[in-house]
Amino acid sequence: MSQLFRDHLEAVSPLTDKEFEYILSHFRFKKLKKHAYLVQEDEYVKYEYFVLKGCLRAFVGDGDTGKEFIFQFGVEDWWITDREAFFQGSKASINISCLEDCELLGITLTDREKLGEELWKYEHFMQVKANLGYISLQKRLQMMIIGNAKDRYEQFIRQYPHLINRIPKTYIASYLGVSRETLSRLYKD
Amino acid sequence: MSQLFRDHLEAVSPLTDKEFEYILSHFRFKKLKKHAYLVQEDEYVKYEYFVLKGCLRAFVGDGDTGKEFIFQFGVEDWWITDREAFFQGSKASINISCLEDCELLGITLTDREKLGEELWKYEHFMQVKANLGYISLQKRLQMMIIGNAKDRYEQFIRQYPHLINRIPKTYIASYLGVSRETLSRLYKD
DNA sequence: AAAACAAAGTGACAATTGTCCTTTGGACGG
DNA sequence: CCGTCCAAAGGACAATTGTCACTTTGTTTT
Repeated sequence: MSQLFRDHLEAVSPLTDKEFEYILSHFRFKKLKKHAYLVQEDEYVKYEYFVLKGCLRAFVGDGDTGKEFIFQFGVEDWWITDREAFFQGSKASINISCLEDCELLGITLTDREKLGEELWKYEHFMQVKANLGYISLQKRLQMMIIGNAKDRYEQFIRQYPHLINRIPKTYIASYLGVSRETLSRLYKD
Repeated sequence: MSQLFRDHLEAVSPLTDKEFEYILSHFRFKKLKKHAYLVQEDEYVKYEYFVLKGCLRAFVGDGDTGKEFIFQFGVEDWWITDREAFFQGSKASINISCLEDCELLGITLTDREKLGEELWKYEHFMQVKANLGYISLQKRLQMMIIGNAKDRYEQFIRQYPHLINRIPKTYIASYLGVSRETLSRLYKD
């Protein structure tokens, strides 16, 4: 079950069995049902999570207009949390909820830092992952600004073909920053 | 002159004189005149740069429409490069050019990795910086999607008051993802 | 199987922003 | 000191997308 996690870590640097067991011992397993919240606005964020199974959405709700914007989906093999709140020990400004039943591995900031100090490979892993994350966010930003609604949707299909029929269109629209109606009109032809 | 750089590194972890000298010895000093290119599309990106002095813009030009979008400005105390090309050893997909005469410190990927292996503090520094970068990109993305042109401009003023009169409005418009004309209309009242 | 609910498609209209074009004013070089 | 260049402002109109209201389809519950 944690093989997925091990493969994920080893994509950056190979680990001995002992190292992997040691890393894993700092994580806590968590199960959540569909519609449950993993992170709620205004509450502290104690963990950063690796998704073993299921699908989640991280979103902000704009209080004034009632609009919602989805930052990120999390499916198997992805990390998810409110990074800002997690690192700064502040209250969450976003929500994360489950679109399906989920299984996660969570680590606290203290353990994360401890692991990084004890095991160079883990510090390195976090460095590499953060940089890859930055690169993909930058690509997304570029698409949001340069592309129109159609370009964005087409790119989404290309990038995440397996999510199209797994995630309700309403949420995909929100992720792409367009209204549900506009998205709906894009693929009628 | 390199005090700025030392302070920047020490904001994450304090360094001994020896450590700092060692880190600095891996960087190459570079001077560029206004309008010069630091990175050009389709060329390899050998360095990641820390800005000691001056101001740069990182942008993509959309070949078809002739539109330009500015990802990032770089001023004193900021890092700048085409991250994707730098890490993957691939050709740049963006351009970086100088809006003013500039002074930079550059490091190659090989030296960056070497430093990270030899000095845990440097690996840690990179990890922390990458995560902070991710957080600020995410905030920018949120603003781009939820906010209208006016919100975005007002947030820019709040966040970078010192850049408003340093950078031509055309470029600020491009950074905010609006046309120069629209931006122009926002602050007539 | 029927009722209740959530998701998706559609039409009409409004609002925001982009595009094109002209004008003004300041900076810089010969 | 004049001419050239470029940044910026603004008007007119078009295009894209959002909003609201309603219909249709599909899914879950009892």
